[in-house]
Amino acid sequence: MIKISLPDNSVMEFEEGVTGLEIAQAISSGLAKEVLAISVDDEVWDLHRPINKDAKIKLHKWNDEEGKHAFWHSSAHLMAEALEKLYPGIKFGIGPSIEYGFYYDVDPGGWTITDAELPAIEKKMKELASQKQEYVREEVTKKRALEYYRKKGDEYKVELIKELEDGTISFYKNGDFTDLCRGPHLPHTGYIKAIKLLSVAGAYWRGDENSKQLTRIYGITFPKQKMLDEYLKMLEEAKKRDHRKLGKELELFAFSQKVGQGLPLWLPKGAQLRERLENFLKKIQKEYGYNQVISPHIGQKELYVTSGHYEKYGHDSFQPINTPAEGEEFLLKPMNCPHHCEIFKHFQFSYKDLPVRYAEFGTVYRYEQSGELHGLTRVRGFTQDDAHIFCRPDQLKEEFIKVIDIILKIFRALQFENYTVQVSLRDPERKEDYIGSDENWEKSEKAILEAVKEKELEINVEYGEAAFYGPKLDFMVKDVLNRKWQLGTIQVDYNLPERFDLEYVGADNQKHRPVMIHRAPFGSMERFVAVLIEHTAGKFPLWLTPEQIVVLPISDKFNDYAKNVSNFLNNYDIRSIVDLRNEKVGKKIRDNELKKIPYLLIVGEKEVESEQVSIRRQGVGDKGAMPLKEFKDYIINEINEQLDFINQ
RNA sequence: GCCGAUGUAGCUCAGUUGGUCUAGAGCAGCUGAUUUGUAAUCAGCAGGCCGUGGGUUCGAAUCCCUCCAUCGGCUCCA
Repeated sequence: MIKISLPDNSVMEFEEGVTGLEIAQAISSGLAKEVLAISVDDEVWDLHRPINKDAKIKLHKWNDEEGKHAFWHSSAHLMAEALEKLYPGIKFGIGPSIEYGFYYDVDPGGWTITDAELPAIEKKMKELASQKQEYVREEVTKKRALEYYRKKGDEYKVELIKELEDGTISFYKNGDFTDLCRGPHLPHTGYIKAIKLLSVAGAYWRGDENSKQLTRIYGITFPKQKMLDEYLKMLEEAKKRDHRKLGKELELFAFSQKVGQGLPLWLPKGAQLRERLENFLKKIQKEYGYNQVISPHIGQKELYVTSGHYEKYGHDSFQPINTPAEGEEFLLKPMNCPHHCEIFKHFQFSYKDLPVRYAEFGTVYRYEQSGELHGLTRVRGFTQDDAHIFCRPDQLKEEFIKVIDIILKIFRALQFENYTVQVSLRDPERKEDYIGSDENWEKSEKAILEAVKEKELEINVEYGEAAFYGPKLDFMVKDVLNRKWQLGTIQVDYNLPERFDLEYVGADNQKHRPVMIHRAPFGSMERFVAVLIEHTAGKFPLWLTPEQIVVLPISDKFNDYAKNVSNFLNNYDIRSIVDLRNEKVGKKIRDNELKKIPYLLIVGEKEVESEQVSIRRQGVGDKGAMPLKEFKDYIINEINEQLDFINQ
């Protein structure tokens, strides 16, 4: 007999060789129906795998990550089996589960798999799923594993196996399909009831641009059809909040083929929104002792040679602008730091003057690869809410923390709750990709980690995500389709001060090198607005939204009163417009609801006589009538409450 | 940049196997009627080189190729 300890610390006794499924069955038959995988001493196992010694276990259902992982990973194998049946000779790369669903990278050989083929693959999968094929685990030697895939002619699996250690290799078989796999898997394919293949994409083998590009098929599965229906519906709903769609509908921004790819045009309402955000940040920065500066949109090539950016990015960027003068070359500014360094150099600073903080809404241009452009989140011309802080080494931590405070303040003000904080460090294996001494890198990384610790931020550490001149603290936010975007960023930099030979005079009357912090709380105005649109579904907070109020006269007899109402409000800096169209009020309500204007004021005979307005809150409905003067106070009060919250 | 898909009025979309397609609809726009009470009043008008360039064909929005743009990924992101 062996002892099995459960998460609640109770212990059950079983015969040696008991399986997870049998344990679940012993607890309750309901549990046995729901369980998908089992953790045995913190390793996730199949439910069929015999347990031969005392162990601590945890049973995983759908709601556990481990349960979903087993489910989706098994689904990837099921898809592979279907693919092998439909496309004989197809070769397989890797096929993992992901946050939502799974994919498999395949080399279809002579076949081309497109979206049009997905329904047929799905159908095959359903057919195989209903056969309740067992997922059978088999431990194999490296030699046998290599033999199997060499014979099969699958060079991708051979490559993977070569890197594995003998004695740790297992195969899983479902139906006629055998895969190199660590597991765990479901007991059989019958668990998979609802299947949807979502898309086909290209993906480089092992993520290397120079390797062959495989075909990646994304899919998702569920134990119940209803769950799939709900998921697909959720996806549809999310697409309605896509900033590209709403940006067009709400007339915030546009693109023009003639102007150029990735070069956004801010329409009046979008420009207004952005300006308000900029002013909001400017005010905060003023409080934190920043000075606004302005630098030109181009700079001599030499400037970027000095900074090191030219060497790193010059080749793949917008190419130098030539002038009538022989040999003279300018670059469109791809970042603001070198300019700010030159501003710093203009002065002679003493240690008493530091920190010096230069802020600029600086528009920069980067030649992003065409396939990477994406709405406002990835563009070729964008405005960073940039600033550079030049400080003494002993001020670094304090300054860094102050920047974290600004970012957190902004996120809180705009109610960004679902962000993650990422410490982006060098790839320790590829130090040659970065400039600067190891010593400086270590100092920078230490500064960030200390600041983060002091602020008690929960962080993820990502290696290889640093900028080439220094490590970063990045604030990541997801869009409606769960894609991660970097918004706020803070970077410690010992390198540029050296390259630009920046100095201040210390208390010892000697020259010293300042440390530089690069930071952008929004990241870029474009990306921030994009994510803001998706988070709010276009319903911006009252203080921020371009149009706060629309006045709807019931017929043109009341147009003058409506105009008076609007003018009255505008005199108090409340942003209102009037809908004077010759339409029924129902129509005006509908159209303005869709424009997501927060307050709709309906005025007719009653309101004219009593100097009132009837209030309708967007998305909520009729709120009754109120004297105009009272409404004015009501709105001002609501806006002030929001601003007070922000300024706390 | 790479793989796959898509591209028809300002917007959302029809357009069957190439043949009254001289390309349609709804919304938006304009004109007129209507004077309206909480999510679409009616009628009329106007609006398109069917992304671009080339080809196949008696005939192309429809088939083929080039380029451009967009979408989903990959790679990249100072």
